[in-house]
Amino acid sequence: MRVKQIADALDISVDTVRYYTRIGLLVPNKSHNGYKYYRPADVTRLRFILSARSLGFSVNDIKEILVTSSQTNAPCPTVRRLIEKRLKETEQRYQDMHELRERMRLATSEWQNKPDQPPTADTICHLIEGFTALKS
Amino acid sequence: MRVKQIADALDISVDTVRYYTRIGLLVPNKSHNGYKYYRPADVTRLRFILSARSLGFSVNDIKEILVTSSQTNAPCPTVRRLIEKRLKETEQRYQDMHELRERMRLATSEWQNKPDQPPTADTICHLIEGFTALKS
DNA sequence: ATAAACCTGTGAGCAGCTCACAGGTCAACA
DNA sequence: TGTTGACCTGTGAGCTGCTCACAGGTTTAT
Repeated sequence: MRVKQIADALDISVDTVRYYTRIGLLVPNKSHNGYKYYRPADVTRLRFILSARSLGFSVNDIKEILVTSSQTNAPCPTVRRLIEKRLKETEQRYQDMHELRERMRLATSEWQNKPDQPPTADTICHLIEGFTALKS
Repeated sequence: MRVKQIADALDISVDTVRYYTRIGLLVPNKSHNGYKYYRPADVTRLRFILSARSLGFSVNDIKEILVTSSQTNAPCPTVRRLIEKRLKETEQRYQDMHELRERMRLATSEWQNKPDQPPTADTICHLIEGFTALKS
C-alpha cells in the first residue's frame, strides 16, 4: 500500500502517516521510485499507534513501547508505568482548564455591565486589567 | 531596566520576556552595547500581557488588542469578541480533556485485572489494543 | 503525444515558550 | 593595570504533533 491507501483505510490524513514515518514509528519499504510502501504489519502498527494516542500516550511513549515490545517480551509494565504518568498530567491539565474556564466565564459575565473605555496612560484595557486587579 | 530586572519584578523568566520582545509585543530601547532597556511603560505593557494570557488570550490576540488600542480608542469590542471565541475553544478542550481523563481512568482500572502478555503476530500490546477494541 | 488529475517526499511553519551557547560587562582583588 | 570570576546578554535552535506549501513524478484519458 502507498501512503494514501493506508491513510484512507484508517481514516487519517496522509500527512499524519508521513509524520509517524518520519519520526520512525512506521518503517515502510522503499521502492525504486522513492515511494514508500506499507505492508499489513504496518497497518497493525499504525492501528496500535492510533489507539495509544487516543489513550493519551505521547509519540515518544509509543516509540518506547514499540522498542520494548520488539526487544523484550511484554511491554505491559512500561505501558502501565507510562499511563500512570500521563494520567497525572491529564488530571492536572484538566484542573487547569477548569480554572481557566471559570475565570473566563466570570470575566465575560462581569464585563457585561461595564462600558467600553479608551486606554489611558497606565491602562491598556480597563476590562482586562480591572478584572485581574480584582482577583489578585 | 534590563531584561532580568523586569523579569524578576513580574516574577517570570527572562526567556519569556525575551520571547515577547522577539515577537514584537514589547519594544524596548536598544543601547550602544546591544542590550535592551525596558521603561516603566513596558512594565505596564508586560503586566497587561500577563493578565491577558491568564484569561486565555493568545499572543496574537494580544498583539491585535495592542494594535487596536494604539490606533483607535477603545480596544474593548475587540476584547469582547476575542474572549467569546477563546471561551468556546476552552469549553471544547475542557470537554475533550474530560473524555480523555475518563478513558484513561477506565483503562487503568480495567488493566488491573489483566496479566502482562508478550506481543503476538497481530498484537503489540494486548492492553491497549484490547481496550480500544472494547470501546469502538 | 500530451494534457490533466492525482500522487509523492521534503522542508518549513504553527504556539508558546525553554534551553544551549558563545561572548559581553562589571565589581573585586592582586 | 591586569585579571579572575560571577553574572548577564542576544541569538538560534529545540520542543509536541501535526499541517501546509511546493516542486516534481506517475497515471490515465484523449
